[in-house]
Amino acid sequence: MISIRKTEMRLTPQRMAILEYLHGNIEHPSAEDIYKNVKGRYPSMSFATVYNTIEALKKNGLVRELTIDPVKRRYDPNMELHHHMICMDCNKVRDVHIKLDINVPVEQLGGFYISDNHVEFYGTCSECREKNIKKGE
Amino acid sequence: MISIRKTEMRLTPQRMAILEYLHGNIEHPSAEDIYKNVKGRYPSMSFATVYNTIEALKKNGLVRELTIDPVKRRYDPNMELHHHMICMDCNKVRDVHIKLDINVPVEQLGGFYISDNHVEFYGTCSECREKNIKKGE
DNA sequence: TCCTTGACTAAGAATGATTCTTATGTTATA
DNA sequence: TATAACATAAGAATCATTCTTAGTCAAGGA
Repeated sequence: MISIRKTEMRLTPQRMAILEYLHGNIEHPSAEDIYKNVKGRYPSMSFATVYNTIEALKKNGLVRELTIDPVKRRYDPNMELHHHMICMDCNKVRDVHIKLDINVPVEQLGGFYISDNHVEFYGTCSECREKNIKKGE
Repeated sequence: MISIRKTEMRLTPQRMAILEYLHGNIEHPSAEDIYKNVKGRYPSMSFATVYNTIEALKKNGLVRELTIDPVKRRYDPNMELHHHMICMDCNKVRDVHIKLDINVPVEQLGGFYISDNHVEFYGTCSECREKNIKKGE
């Protein structure tokens, strides 16, 4: 079982700025997104600090690393169990807040113990569907 | 399974070697894995050709690109709808061959049209579970 | 207070996967 | 045969991420 460890982070201005940007953010920002945004308020901010901070946040269970994008990592401050709908036209990622109890037959498990699941739904978002209809596609 | 027949791809020796390596491969190899293996038989093989070939295979629906690994892309010749169990201890990825009809409530969809899904199950594989028991964890 | 320790920041170098460029070769077909 | 379209391959370029190193800062003990 997961036990939360008492690794108290120091709350530096840089970290606060990053946390503030991430808080409630549903855009699944990349390291670059974070950097660019926080750089505005903290011109001395460097990529190294972004990565260091993310690493610290991950360790403390405050941020989830997503592997949706093959090009760059994306981060999600929403630690609640949730899933993603990915539009195959515009690549936008949207959260799906439902708890899914997915049953896997024992013969498929082969002794594997499942503790968590994450579903990627692929398809087309409403905006792209409208666009496609207009284009007569 | 991989059948190149109906595609309009040119079947060069290099491509055949890559296809042969991928055929039935359940290891989810990376570009480097492919390169290293095929290099043995085709010393002139280059990374560029590996990537070009993968790109062509993807376009023709013969290979699926996986985003499981944040460090490098992995490829899967199995195009049947399937899912993955990822061991959080040893990072091994195992296929789960079941069709899952996952129902998403309309209010969560927001007009999104779902055509496909892919589930990542996280947990511990049987080997790692045994190891952990021995370590008294 | 001063010193020590350890955590944090930041700049730039290093790494490494992927893509691009360019030159050359090969196949298909008009 | 000529030409266009497609393939290969070497190395350069790109770009996200990690590493290195040096400097800063805070807390605690003597």
